[in-house]
Amino acid sequence: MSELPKAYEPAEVEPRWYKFWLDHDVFHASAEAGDARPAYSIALPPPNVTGSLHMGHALGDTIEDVLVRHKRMQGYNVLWQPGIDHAGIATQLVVERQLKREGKTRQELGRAAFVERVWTWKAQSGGRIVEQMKVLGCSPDWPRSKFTMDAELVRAVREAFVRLYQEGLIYRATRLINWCTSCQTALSDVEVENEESNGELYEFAYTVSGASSDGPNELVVATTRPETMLGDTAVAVHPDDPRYAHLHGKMLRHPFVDREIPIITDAILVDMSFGTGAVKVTPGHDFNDFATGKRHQLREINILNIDGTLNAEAAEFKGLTVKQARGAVKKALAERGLERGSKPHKLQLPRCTRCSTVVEPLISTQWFVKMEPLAKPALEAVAQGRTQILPEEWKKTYDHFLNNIQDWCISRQLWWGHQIPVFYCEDGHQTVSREDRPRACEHCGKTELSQDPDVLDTWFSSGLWPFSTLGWPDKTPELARFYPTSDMETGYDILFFWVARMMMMGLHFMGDVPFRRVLLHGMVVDETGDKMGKLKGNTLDPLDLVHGAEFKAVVQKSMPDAPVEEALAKFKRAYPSVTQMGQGFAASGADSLRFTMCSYSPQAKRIALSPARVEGYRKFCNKIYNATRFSLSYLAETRIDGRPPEAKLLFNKWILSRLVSAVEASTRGIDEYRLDDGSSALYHFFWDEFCDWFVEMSKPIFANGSADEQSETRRTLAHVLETALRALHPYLPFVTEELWQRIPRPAGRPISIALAPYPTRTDGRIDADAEREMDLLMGAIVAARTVRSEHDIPPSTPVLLELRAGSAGVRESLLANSRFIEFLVRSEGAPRIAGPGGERPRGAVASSAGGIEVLVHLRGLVDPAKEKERIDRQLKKVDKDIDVMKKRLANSKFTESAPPEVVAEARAQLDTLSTKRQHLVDGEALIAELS
RNA sequence: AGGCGGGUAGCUCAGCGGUAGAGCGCUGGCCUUACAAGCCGGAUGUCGCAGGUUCAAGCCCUGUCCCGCCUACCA
Repeated sequence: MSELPKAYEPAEVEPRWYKFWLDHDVFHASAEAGDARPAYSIALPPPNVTGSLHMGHALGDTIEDVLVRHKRMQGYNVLWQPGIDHAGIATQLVVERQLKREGKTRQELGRAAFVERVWTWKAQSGGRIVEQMKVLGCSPDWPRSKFTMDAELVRAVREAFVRLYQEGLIYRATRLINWCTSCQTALSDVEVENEESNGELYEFAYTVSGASSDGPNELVVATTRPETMLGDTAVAVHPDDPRYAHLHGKMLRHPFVDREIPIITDAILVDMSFGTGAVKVTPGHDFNDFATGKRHQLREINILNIDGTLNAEAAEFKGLTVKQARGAVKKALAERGLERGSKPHKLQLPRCTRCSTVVEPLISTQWFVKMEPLAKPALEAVAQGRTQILPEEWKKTYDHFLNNIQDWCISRQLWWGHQIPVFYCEDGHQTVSREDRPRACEHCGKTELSQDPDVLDTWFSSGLWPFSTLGWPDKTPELARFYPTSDMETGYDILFFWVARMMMMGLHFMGDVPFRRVLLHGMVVDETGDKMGKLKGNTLDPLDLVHGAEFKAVVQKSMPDAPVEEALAKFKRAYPSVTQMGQGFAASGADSLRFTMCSYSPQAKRIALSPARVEGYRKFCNKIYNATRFSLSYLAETRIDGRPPEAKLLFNKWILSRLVSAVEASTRGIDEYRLDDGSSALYHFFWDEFCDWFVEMSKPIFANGSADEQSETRRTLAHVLETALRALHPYLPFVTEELWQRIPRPAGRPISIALAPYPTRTDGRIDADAEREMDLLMGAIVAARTVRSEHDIPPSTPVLLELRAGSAGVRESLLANSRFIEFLVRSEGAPRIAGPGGERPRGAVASSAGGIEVLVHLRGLVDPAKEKERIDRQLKKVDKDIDVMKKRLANSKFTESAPPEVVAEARAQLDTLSTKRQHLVDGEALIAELS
C-alpha cells in the first residue's frame, strides 16, 4: 500500500472503474421471469441528440444515479432506462446550418435527402452526451438505450396518434396559432416564452365615415403594434362608455386599405380606463382579438407570409418585414395627420424557445390534441396521491396548469420528426393509418393518397417515453415489470412540457400513472444567481470541473466572440470564488462534482453553482483516500465477517453507534429526496467523527495497546471503513470502488461495490451510553485544547493536565481513557483524575465541560494580559446566557407548562453555566498570582 | 394582474416552536510519521420591517417592503 501516492488522482482512477462496470454488466436490469427481486425504475429524461452535457444534466443525472445506485445496492432489480430524443426543431436547425455552410438549403436537397442527411449527422456526431454521462459515472442499462425515432418508437407514436384520432381527441382545425417566422413552423403554447421588454403605446385616429355633425369625427385607438392595423376589422369600445356612445354602430374608414370597419361594443375586450378606451381589433394576429372576432363574426385577415413579411393584404406595405412595416405605418399615419402621440409602455414579447425570434400569432390549419379529457385523470392521479410530486409546492403549479390547459397544437412544419400518419385523397378525406401507406381512402376508396407533410411536436413522442421505451404497444416483460416506473426526476422547467404530458398519456394508454413519484430539481445558475447563458459568458462546462481547465480556455468556450480579457472579467464576476483559484480549475473528478450536486437542497429553485464547493469536495475525496491509506497500513492481515465486531473500548463502541446514525440519515435522505441531508450526514460522519476522533484515537492503541485491544480496533476500523465506503458509494462511485477493492472485505461480497448491500442499522450497533460517555470525554479534551490554543502553547510543549469530576462513574471513564486524553491533548504523562473541589494548583488555568473541571498547568507560560482579556470576553457571554436562563426558570408558566425534559435541560444548562462562570472568576485569581 | 418561492454570519445556503447552523471566506497556533488538498483552536448574526398568538417564535398568524420565478388577453 505504501506504493499508493499521497494524493488522490481521480483522472487516473475514474475511467478505469467505469470500464470495469461496463465489462461486468453491473448496470444490467433483468426482465427474466425467474428474477424475484422487487423492481425499481427511472426513465432518463432523454437528452437531445444535439445535446452536450451542461450543468442541468449534471445535476439531474447525478441525482438519478444516486437514487439508482442506492436501490441497486438495496437489492432491487433496477432499470435506469436511457435514451436520446430526436429533438425536431433543434436538430433540423443544426443540420440546416451545416447545409448553409455548404451553400445549400434543405429545400434544394428535398425532403427525403434532407432526412437522410440528418440520420447521417446523427450517426456521426449525435449523442455525444452519452459519453459525457459515462464520465460522470452514470449507471443506466446502456444496451437498452432507445432513440425516439427508432422503428419501435415510431410504431408507438403512430399507435398513440391513431387511437387518439379515432377517439376524437386529435383533430385538425384552422385557428390562431403561434408561428415562428424563423423556424417557419407552428409552436405550442409552452414553446413560447414571454419576455418583458420596453415598447410604446401608440395612439392614432380612425376617421368616422359619413356625416359627423353630432361630435368629433374620429376615434383614437391605442396599440403596441401599429402595423397590425392593416389587418383590423373592427374597433371596439365599451358598451357603457359615455365618451363613445354616439359612435355605436358607426363605421370607420381604413386609411390604407379599401375597407370600412365597424365600431363594435365589447365589454370583455375593452377596459375603459386603459389607453383611449377604444381598441383596434385584429382577429388574424392577436389572441384576444381572435376571440372578439368570433363573438362578433368579424373577418379574420392574415396580413403575414410565413416568413414574417407582409402579404398582399397589406397593400402598399407588402413585402416589408413586421419591424419595417411598423415604422412605415407610423410614418404614413403621421403624414395623413392621424398620429395622436405615444408613450413608453412595458409589454410581454412572445419569443420562440428554440431561436428567440418574436413569435407571430397567425391563422393556420394545424393538428390539435383535445386536452381537457386527458387532463382530468392526470389531476386526479396526483390529487389521490397515486403520483407524488416532490418538493410538494409544485403540486399547485401542476394543478393550475392542467386546470387551465388549452388544446395542444402538435403539428410542426418540419421535416425531421414523426410524420403525421394521416393521408388525404383528392377529395380531401382523411385516412389515419398505422401503416407506412394505406392502400385506399377509407371514405371513398380512392387510391391516390398523399400523406400530411407535417411532423409531430417532439414532445408528443416524449410523452410516451415511460412506456414506449419498454416496448408498448406490445405486452412485453419489461412493461409488466417496470411500468409504472418508480421515480421521474427532472428539472421543474419541463413540468408542463413533459411531466404533465407523460401523466396524461400514461394514464390514457396504460391505464395507470407513468411514475409513482415526480422529483423536481432547480435550475443551475452562476454564483451570483444569474441564469447561465452564452451572452452572459457565465456558462460552466461540468467536464471542465471534472478534468480541470485553464480559465482562459473556459471563457473562450463560454464567450467565443469576446476578447479573452473581457470574457475573463465577466466570468470572474459571475463566479467570485474562482478569483482565489489561480489560473484554472483543478481536475476535481466526477465524484467531487457529483457530491456538490447532491449537497444542494432540492427545494431551491435556483442552484448557485460554486466552483469553490466542488473544490471542497475534492478535498473530501482526498480525505477518504488518505484515511483508507492510513487504515491499510494496519489492516493487511485483518479479516472481517460483515457483522459489527464486539467492542470493549469506548471509542470502538462509539464509532459503531455513530455509524448507525450516519447510515440511517443517508438512506432517509435518499428515500425522501433530500440528498443534501444524506450526503451531509455521511460527510460529517466520515470527516468529523471517523477521521478526527476515531482514527486519531486508534493511534495510541496501535502504538501501545494490548494484543486484544489492537485486534478489536483493527476489526472495528476495517468494518467501519468497509461500511462507510458502501454508504458513500451512490454519491461517490469512483473513489469508493477504488478503495473498497483494496481493503479487507467480508467473504461473499460481490465483484463490485456497486452490487454490494447498502448498509443498514445492523451494520452498526446503537450504544447510547457509549455516545454519552464519549461526549463527555470529547468535551474535556476540547476544553483542554482550547486552553492550550488560547495561550499559544504549541503541541511540542506538553502541559500538565488535571481533570476533576464529581461522579465516580465519570472519573472511572476518564481514567480508563486517560491514554487517549494524553495523546489528543499532548499532556505530559497521563492526566491526573480527581474528585471535585480542593485547591486550584498555582499557575493552572481552569475550564470546564459537561461538569468536568479541566485544569491545565501552564507553569508560567500564560500571558496574564491575554488571559484577562479572554476571561472578560467569556464572562460577558456567560453572564448574558445565565441571565436568559434564570429569567426563563423564574417564570412559573414555563416551569409548569413546558415539557419536563425541556425544563430539566434548562436547569442543567444553568448549572453548567454557573460552574463555568465560577472557573472564570477563579481564573481572575490566577492572573493575580501570576502578575 | 394572479400564483409560487425567497429575504438567516462577508458569500452561497440549511434550519421551520425550545439558549442561532454548515461550506467557503476571515483569524491565531501547528510540517503532531494518513492527508498542509492537512491538524488543533477562534471570531462573526437586532434570522427584511411592524404587529399578533404562545411560558417560549427565523420557525405559527396578520400586515408591509424588497428580490426572483411562473402563469395571464390590459390593447
